[in-house]
Amino acid sequence: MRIATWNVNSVTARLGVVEQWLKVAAPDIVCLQELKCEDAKFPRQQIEDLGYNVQTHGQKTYNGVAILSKLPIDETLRGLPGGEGDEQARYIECVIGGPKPFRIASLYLPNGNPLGTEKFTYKLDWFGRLHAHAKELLKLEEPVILAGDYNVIPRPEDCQTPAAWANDALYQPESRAAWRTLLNLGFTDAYMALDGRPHQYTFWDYQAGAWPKNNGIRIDHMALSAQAAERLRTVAIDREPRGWEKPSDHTPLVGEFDF
DNA sequence: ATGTCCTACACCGTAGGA
Repeated sequence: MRIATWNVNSVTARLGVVEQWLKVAAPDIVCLQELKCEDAKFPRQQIEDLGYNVQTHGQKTYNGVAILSKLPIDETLRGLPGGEGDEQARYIECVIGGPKPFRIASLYLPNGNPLGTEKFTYKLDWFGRLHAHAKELLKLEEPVILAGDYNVIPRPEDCQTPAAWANDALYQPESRAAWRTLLNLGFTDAYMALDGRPHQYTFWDYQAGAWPKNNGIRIDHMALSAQAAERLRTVAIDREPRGWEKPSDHTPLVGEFDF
């Protein structure tokens, strides 16, 4: 089973690119982030026509996450628990049915810039809520995949020029520690488990020729419970759609699982 | 670290987020 995560930077602006990629890459499950549209405006019919069940958690203009699945979706949770009054649509979790059921979340962690503002504390608070929820999920002793745009550069070698990121929320010690805390709870970084090479990126800024210069960062991740990690067979960053016309600034991360 | 892109709202430009 091929499982992908992809921040599409507006699903309506990106529809053609998304449809094309679904056709050529043929993933079974896709976690999308940054839909930038309300649920009623999600291009549901077009995605269903490609053979996917669709669950969305959207909002106008900002954020928005979805899970597409060729297998039946048995349960859906919208919103990360513990955020009373938090209106930002950044988390959706589904139980995927079939002979070997598993649980998967599509998450869009806050960017956190600029430093020294409530945006950065919101990022760390959101991470704290994710830790608490992830702990609960581990108690189920199920295969769990937490996939998405974490907005964290884990290592210096996950970017081209660490010094350029020194004052960025994506590379702060607190952000990187929060990512490690998630892993230390008992999750495996899928990319690090099977690859781990330096300078393999999932995001390149639209500006300043970042893509042609390969000035990217690795910020899209899959965190796997032990029961999911033991079924992971391959992991790959698919750079292809980043080079297409009107691309997202992110490219998909794809894991092959024995589900 | 800025050679951009996307959305909304309102008026065919600008602000705000990334």
